[in-house]
Amino acid sequence: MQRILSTQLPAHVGASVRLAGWVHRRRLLKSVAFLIVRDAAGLAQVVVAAPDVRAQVEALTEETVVEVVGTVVANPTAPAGVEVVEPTVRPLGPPAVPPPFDLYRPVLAASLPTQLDHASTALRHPTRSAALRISAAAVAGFRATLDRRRFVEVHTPKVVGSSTESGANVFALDWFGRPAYLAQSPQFYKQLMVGVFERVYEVGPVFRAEPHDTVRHLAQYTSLDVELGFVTDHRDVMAVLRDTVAGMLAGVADRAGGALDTLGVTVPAVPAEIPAVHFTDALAIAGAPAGEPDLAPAHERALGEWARAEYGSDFLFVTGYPMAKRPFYTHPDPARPAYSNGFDLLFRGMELVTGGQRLHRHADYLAALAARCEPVEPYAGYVDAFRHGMPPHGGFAIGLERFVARLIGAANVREVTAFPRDLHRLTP
RNA sequence: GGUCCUGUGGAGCAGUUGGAGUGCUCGCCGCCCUGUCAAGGCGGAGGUCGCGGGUUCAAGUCCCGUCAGGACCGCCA
Repeated sequence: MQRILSTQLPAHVGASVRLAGWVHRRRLLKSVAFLIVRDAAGLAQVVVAAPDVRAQVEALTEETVVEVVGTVVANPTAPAGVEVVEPTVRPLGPPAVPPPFDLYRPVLAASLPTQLDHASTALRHPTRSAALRISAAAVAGFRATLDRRRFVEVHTPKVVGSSTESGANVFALDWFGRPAYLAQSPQFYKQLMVGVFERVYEVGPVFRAEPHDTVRHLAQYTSLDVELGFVTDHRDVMAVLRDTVAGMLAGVADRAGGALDTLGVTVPAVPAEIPAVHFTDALAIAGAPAGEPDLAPAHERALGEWARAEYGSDFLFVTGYPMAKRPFYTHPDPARPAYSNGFDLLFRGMELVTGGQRLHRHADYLAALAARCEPVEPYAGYVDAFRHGMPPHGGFAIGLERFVARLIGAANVREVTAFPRDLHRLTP
């Protein structure tokens, strides 16, 4: 007999079926016992009356893996309108050691550190797994959107010989006796691949050894990177980003509707054109001093509220960040060279994406490094490529965990990360 | 890295100006309950109050140190 999932029960009323999953909860009454079985699709109620089966069920612990064979009946008093009666129950493993929290309650009451310490079981809670399903659906939407636009997915090294962005802290490791680093970004490689495919994207981990102990930082996170050639300037990149974010949200709505329902989340609309403000105007809107080189988190929150009130948008572009605060490969604004053709995308007041137009002439790279008093040698393999013909190009990187956290209203990116890696956490 | 906050049975919390027995909810164990829905009723077990030192007749409570966790900031996706 083929196994079916809990959500398929209504299609099998009157038939004998085989279910398998985890003991979500047992409710033992005098004359009847209920066994709630959880599987990948949801929950199924099994009604136990026979004394010998009841004795078996009484001996099971929550989270034990079981197989149930029984008859499906429609019953309005059952939670899903259907239930399985006259079952045989067969454990598929030894009785499970129950986790230190109750997975069968609507909300997981354990504190975040407790959940993270016991991630393998905490993630089984429907609210936690829903966040991961949404994450997966968002990535599927990301790929689908870019595939339709002739982008090619690439895979670049995560162990590199020199740091990508000057100043940022890197994890050093030993590579057959030579110093090496975990990649902080696929930035250089995705630019080089523009020279091959014109349009590329990558989904992969990046590593930041910066001691930022906050609700929106991880030492390892998933970066959704995009780079495309033959752009006029950063505005072409912003248009692709707009469509990509819309495609990610469409992917979530299409593939993770159940997860959205579980969390009570509705997918926000992406304006056909996301409102954009120049950095200098953004400072004024946020009430920051005019000379500030960057936006503080409090300023970003204020801008998020402003975009909501002024445009009814959850998204806001901030363009023209000062060149001084952007990496050396950033293309300046030809009209105002102190400002860049770089942008951030704020999602509900949090920085979600950084992007921009890049330099594409070899001489510009040499000048940019010289202006920052940086040697060329560490970047030689990267900078040399620009001697061989590179189109005007640009791109962006979306922080996946931030995207999901903002989407579902999670206070901490760790709530939407299966096994977060941060300053203090290296296990599980 | 800076500032502030918190560590009390398995989980989440309360514990007042230092004062007799650390309490509550949930879980766990036992008994009861004809259909539960985070089931319900009765009873029970389980705690070096993070760790070390100090003040005091007396410390969960005050002081110092230390370890762990959290929030904000710096910085970033």
